[in-house]
Amino acid sequence: MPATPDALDRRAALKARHRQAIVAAAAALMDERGSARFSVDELAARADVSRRTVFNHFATLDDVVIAAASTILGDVVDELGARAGAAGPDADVLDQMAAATRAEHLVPLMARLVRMLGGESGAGTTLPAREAALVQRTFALLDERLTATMVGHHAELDDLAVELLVVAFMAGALMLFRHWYAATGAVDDARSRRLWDELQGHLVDLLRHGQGAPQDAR
Amino acid sequence: MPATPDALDRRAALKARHRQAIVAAAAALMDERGSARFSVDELAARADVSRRTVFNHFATLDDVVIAAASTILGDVVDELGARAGAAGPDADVLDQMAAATRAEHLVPLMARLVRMLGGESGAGTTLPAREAALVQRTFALLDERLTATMVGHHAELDDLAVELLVVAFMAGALMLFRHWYAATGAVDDARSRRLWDELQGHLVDLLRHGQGAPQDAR
DNA sequence: TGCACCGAGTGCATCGCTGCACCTAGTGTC
DNA sequence: GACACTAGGTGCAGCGATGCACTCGGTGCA
Repeated sequence: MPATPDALDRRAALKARHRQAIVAAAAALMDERGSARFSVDELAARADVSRRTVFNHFATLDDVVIAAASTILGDVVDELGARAGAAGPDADVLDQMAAATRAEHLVPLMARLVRMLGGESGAGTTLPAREAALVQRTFALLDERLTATMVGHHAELDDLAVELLVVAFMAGALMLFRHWYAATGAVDDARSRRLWDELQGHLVDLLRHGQGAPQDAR
Repeated sequence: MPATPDALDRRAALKARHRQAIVAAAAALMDERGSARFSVDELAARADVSRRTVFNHFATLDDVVIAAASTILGDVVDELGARAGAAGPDADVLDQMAAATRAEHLVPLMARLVRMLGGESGAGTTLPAREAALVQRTFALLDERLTATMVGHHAELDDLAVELLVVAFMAGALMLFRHWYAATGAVDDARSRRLWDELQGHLVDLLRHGQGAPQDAR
């Protein structure tokens, strides 16, 4: 949610302010509770709006939670994207994305997301259905955001092939997240990092072939 | 303007908050300018509301100025009233009112009112018509407030004669203010204080007769 | 004196928020 | 299994604020 621009009239500014307050209140409650378990009434009271107003801005309470989680982790995602772009537009796109999504960068992010939404994580722990769905949806949103950032880095190339590559990579990353999450419970340790790098290596290899390099001997 | 009670619903609270903000903004501008000369646009900007909203709460800009001046001086007036009531309900009502409105108490108040609304005061200075009218209307409002306070002190007596006495006294004080103001320009000095006490003495004498005491020889 | 400009004040439509009654699904208890 | 309760979510009417076009009176200037 961008800061309110001066150009907004007072009505639009009020609307933006209230939406911002709702998201911030959700983030605060999630931080305090270590989970996404709070009521609409608690959220409205914390945001200092009526409960009806919450639903004027968001379709469901889960939508608020996802917006809050995205806001909290959005900066981290943007940082990843910025780092990936630092090599300049001439760098190999696939190498950039591979570097940006290595375990050392992405595993802490994914672990934090799961902790934020569902409390403690662990290989043996399975989140309740609602929390698991929240994690998936939020990761998908962050993935989309990173995709947009990566595509933006190469916009000057105006190359459809590059955009397709980025979108395909991020879609693959999203699918791998589900797999990795099921296998590790989103705990952040050496084993889970090794698994992520292995999975991500598969993705990179697959897309490398599609980028014009000669097909490796199996 | 009382603080917003918790019992108000959110709409009523918003309304009260905006009205309060408008009055506070006017008071701030009057304090900075040393006069009541600012525009509706300036007031609205300072109060952080739209200019239409100012007119939703007040009929005219002058009404806002009067509300602000009343708020600023209202505490002083309440203090006068409280002091008058400190002698207890058995004290002579007329003596109380006379004590409360002696020059040492009232002349600083009246001088401050004129300064606030019209800038510097002096015997030779005449305020522009608008500012003069503002002073009259604000004094009338404060006079009414002091009247209510004085009547309240003797409410336990439930005596119509007491209430009539208070109302008559305050109406007399209002009329005397006009006279005193015209003669002194609301400057606060020994001469203006002497004149006020003289005028007030006449009022006290007049009402003393009406209180059952034998008529003094002229 | 006529004209242009400015600012107070107004009417009206629209927006965003709010209050409230209601529905529905899930949960717990007997 | 029936019932009561709770919380998420909804529709609708009303309130307060706002945007905007407008009128009118006051002021300054030629």
